Amino acid sequence: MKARPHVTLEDVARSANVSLATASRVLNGTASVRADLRERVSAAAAELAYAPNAHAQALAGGTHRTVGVICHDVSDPYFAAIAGGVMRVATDNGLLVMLAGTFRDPAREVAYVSTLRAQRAAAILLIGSAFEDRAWERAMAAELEPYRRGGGQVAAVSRHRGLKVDTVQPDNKGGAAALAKELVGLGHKRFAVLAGPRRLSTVIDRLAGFSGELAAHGIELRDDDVIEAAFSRDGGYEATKQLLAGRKRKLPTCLFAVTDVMAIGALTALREEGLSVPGDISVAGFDDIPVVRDLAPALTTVRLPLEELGERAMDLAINGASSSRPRTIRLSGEVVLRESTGRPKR
Amino acid sequence: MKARPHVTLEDVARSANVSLATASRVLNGTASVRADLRERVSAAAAELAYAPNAHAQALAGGTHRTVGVICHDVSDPYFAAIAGGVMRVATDNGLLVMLAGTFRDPAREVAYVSTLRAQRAAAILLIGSAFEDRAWERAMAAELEPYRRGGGQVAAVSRHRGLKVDTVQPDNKGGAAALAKELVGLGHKRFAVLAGPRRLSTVIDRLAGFSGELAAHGIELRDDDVIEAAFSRDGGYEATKQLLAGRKRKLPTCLFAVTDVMAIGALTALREEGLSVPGDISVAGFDDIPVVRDLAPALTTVRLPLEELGERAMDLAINGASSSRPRTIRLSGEVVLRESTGRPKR
DNA sequence: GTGGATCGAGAAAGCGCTTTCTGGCCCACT
DNA sequence: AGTGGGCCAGAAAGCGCTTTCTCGATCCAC
Repeated sequence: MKARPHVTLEDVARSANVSLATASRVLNGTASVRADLRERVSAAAAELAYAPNAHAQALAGGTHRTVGVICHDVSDPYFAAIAGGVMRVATDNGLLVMLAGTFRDPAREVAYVSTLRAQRAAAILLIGSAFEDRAWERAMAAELEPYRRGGGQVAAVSRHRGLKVDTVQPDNKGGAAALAKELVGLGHKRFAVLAGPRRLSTVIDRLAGFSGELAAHGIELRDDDVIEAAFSRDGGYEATKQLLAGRKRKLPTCLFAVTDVMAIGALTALREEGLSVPGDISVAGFDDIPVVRDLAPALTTVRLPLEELGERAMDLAINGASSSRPRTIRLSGEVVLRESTGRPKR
Repeated sequence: MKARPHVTLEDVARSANVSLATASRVLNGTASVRADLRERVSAAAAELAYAPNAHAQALAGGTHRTVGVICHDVSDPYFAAIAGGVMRVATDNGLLVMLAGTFRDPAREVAYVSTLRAQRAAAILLIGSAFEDRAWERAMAAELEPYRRGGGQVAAVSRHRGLKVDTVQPDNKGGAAALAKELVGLGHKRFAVLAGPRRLSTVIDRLAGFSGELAAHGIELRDDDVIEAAFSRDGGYEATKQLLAGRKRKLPTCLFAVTDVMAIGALTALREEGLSVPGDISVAGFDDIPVVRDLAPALTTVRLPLEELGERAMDLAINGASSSRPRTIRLSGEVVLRESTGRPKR
């Protein structure tokens, strides 16, 4: 099939026997046009299956109806839920969403911002915790700053410390602390933590909140109680296997995975090793992604209003930066005790 | 912050004291340019943090590096997995992905295609089964046909019968049949099916495959053995509750949910009602979304190569339509027997 | 030393649209 | 009847870029 040139507004105008300007006015309802002309133009447009060239529209100073969303991994339920919220708000506002997955590659993240900038996206949303990395921060800021100077909106979910952008911030530290408190309240004294990469601010915060609260109760979380693993189901699985292999003896009574996704892997590893949850060991996660309530045992976790995180971020971006000071919306989590945690038997 | 006009190529050219043409050539590496000029241009571009206007580039006949992906719901693990595959291939080819969620609204689906057409997207991918609906088909075709005539690529995952587009088709019917066979082999004779909306071709196919195989074994699936519910976790949950309420007496020995997501809801409902799986009743799903192997009991299902579905679809779109006849790639599923199914005890 | 070939930089023509700006027409008012 | 003011259609000027096309400069061969 030969690629025939697109139908242009000029084609429509000619076919309707009016000027370009008139055709444009009719199609956009910009100004009043005599009824019969309007009729002719509409008919011609329909007849030719005319679709305006969005690039040309954008160029001509028209609207920029697309927003970019950058997250680490689309197929991670955590991001998927947030993206769902973003999309709802975007759709309600007639915006198109470009979703990009960086697969946790900082360079790719920066590259995407660059592309979005080229697209003159109305807004850029950064979802997921930042890399605590000076070089990354600089590169990112170098892209973002001119973008914003050119009128672009930027908003983030989760702390992007170096970047001074509007942010929706789940209370990772507080949530983790509250969880720790509950767990201690159940009687647990020996903990292990499945952590993600320490470069991620989310990990740092949750870890800090958890160990801080533990410390407040006189429980020390030692370095080798914290296992660093990939931020994924498999990461949780492997780390748990490793934990069990390491010390069959003095197992902790409670395992905290900084992420539900990791907790899911942990649960499976535990089951494979013949340990019952919460009988032999309690397990808790963080995020409350949709599926964890359907696990058996249902997972204790900290509920984050995931969709809302996305919605609010999109809101921030739409209601552009009023002041020069970046705004921050804090959303707190809520501990949800389910069946995966209980009183320690040991 | 006042929106200052963007830095344009002209700014760069002026700052480097060369012509627009030269600046363009340097930045694109289109033609050879004297070393010192090239140097000056690069420096100026960096200095000004120049980002080319992608719209202008596209307009000027440059490349269209964005592809549109339309699915029902981003936060559904099934789509998320497929989207993951799409993104990988897209990224490898330097393409930007615009992901749109229609929330199962046919009108919105058509609207998105229209927008994508306006964006002159290089390709449009339709993920998820079509609505078996003449009106929808016509509206969709009316958008797609001119798009393709203008050189756009279209590919679909799952059957879009009315649309004659390149398709990656999971073998829903065969997979369901194979599953039925295994289930019958285990000794089951009384089945119930949790189906999604019958307007969706996927539902129809899976149902047909399942009941067909059952029939081949002399087992009849009656109309009231099939419960139609929403295509979601909650749909599966509600339908199961309803099933249990309806006939505490003559429960089926095996429950087949046409979707893993629905099966997850079913599992929870069953657990809440105090029924053990597979002790009291066996449960099987379809898709093998990542999480189901981590359930307890792990879910028996039909494994679809989800990521590959996305990858192949993207491949089809990239390697444009060679012939006029739409191509179809069939990918078969594979029954994965896990702990959620066993021999019937009744 | 000169003609022809070669190379590379600049001028300019669009790409398809929106949006002034212009100017014709008709109506209302003095 | 004459004139000012509305209205509305058409002409034209960009939006920022790519890409001929043009042409001056350089270089080599004869």
